[in-house]
Amino acid sequence: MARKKLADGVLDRIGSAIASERYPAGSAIPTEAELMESLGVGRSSVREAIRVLASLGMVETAPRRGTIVAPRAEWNMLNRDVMRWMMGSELHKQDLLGAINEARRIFEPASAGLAARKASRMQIIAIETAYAEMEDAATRGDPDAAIQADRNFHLAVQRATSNPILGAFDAALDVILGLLFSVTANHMDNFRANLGNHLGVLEAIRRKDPQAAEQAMIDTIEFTTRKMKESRLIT
Amino acid sequence: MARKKLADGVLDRIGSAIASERYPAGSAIPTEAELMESLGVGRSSVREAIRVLASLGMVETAPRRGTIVAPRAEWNMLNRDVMRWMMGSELHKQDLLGAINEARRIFEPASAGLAARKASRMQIIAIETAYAEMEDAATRGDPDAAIQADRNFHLAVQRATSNPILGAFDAALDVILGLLFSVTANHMDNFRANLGNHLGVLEAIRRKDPQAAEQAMIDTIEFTTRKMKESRLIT
DNA sequence: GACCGTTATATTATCTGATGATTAGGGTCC
DNA sequence: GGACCCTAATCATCAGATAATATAACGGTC
Repeated sequence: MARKKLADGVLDRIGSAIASERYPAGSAIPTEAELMESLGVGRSSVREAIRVLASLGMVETAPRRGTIVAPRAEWNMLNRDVMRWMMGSELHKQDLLGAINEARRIFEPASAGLAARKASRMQIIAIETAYAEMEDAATRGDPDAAIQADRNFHLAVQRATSNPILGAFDAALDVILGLLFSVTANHMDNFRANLGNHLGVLEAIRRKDPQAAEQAMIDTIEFTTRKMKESRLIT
Repeated sequence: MARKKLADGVLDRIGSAIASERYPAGSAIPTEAELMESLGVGRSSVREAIRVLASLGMVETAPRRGTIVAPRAEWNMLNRDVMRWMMGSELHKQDLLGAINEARRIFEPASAGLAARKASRMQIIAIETAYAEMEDAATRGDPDAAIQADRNFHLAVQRATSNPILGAFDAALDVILGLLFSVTANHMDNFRANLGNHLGVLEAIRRKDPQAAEQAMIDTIEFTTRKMKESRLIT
């Protein structure tokens, strides 16, 4: 499970150190030479990792000045790694989770509405398949399969909009679903209780009823949000 | 104006080549050695560029197999560079512009509503300032200042939600505003004609009226969309 | 002739050393 | 005291060598 490439490991170490504010915005992270030393890797690995951090908006580099941590507002927050680092840090975890929920509450109902209007035959089948997987996971009581199927369901709805911009929320979806199931105590019960809402989304899309699809998705997401509040994941 | 770092230039060349489907999804781009040769740079520059492309989801690398172009669905479409490359290629420009408009139509009215509910005194001032800049640019007839001020206005509204996730659309905003003004013929007229809608957003936020803010933002964006359709930027 | 393990090979991954470019900071001269 | 120059720290880039890995070619067994 450890990443194959060395530079990815370095990226992870530095990225999470920055996200946890061990190096606060405006300050410089250690020099290439120091990182090589402390991480026990060659210069190329360090440089490639820092280069990626720069492309994620987390640092800026310049000769003599060093590698400076950029203000949080410039970070590419929708990137999977960035999000994971922030979630791991506990520092702004609640805030970020709240923000994700707020954003989902905006985007996903609208996506469901669009899907009801525009989904192709194939795209509807993909949603049906994902829903069937959810039911299956619920029957078998398999939490991992449940997470995966839930994710696939929301992804399939989003794909049915044929809008690549809306696809940018994949990473956020993963985070939410992963956290909901990993922390909520009686997760399978919650999962089963939310099946009906998901089915509502599917059926509304199937009969091309945007309003109903939108409402069903609102119910789906608000259920999740409520459960997260109950388990104090968010306020 | 040219980028300072060599690797950024390399990144640009390869990135736009991929976006224009000179290397279609699933195929391999030239090897490191070939790219060094054809671009006249050292291996480290090529490797850093490819490393960034990988972090943007545009390619996957493996020894012996080479560097393979990933399917479009995995690209980080909200990244400024990725979006610029796609816009430059003309291949899917219309589709992407349409998708951006659709996405804006979803999230910006919602942002305006949230802003009306949550904006702080400072955040409202930022919106007011941006609006004043817009009026100023309209009076002076300065297109560049108009683009900048328009962008600042939408950015200020988005910031007033205090939701970092919604901030991920900065890049998309830039693209839309840049294109609208660079291509529309009588741009300053359009800009002036849309001032009233912007003012409506500002006033609704100032008096903390989410519904009105949402509606005013809908009007603002639909005006823009209409103008883009008239100039055949989108269908 | 089909299947399976072995070997060859192309390509990326990583390390190391050397040189260039940029800029912060201090020192000098008027 | 201010303009200018010099030095040094740090990233940027190149070059060469070796390791790791995955595909492809090969050959043997049944």
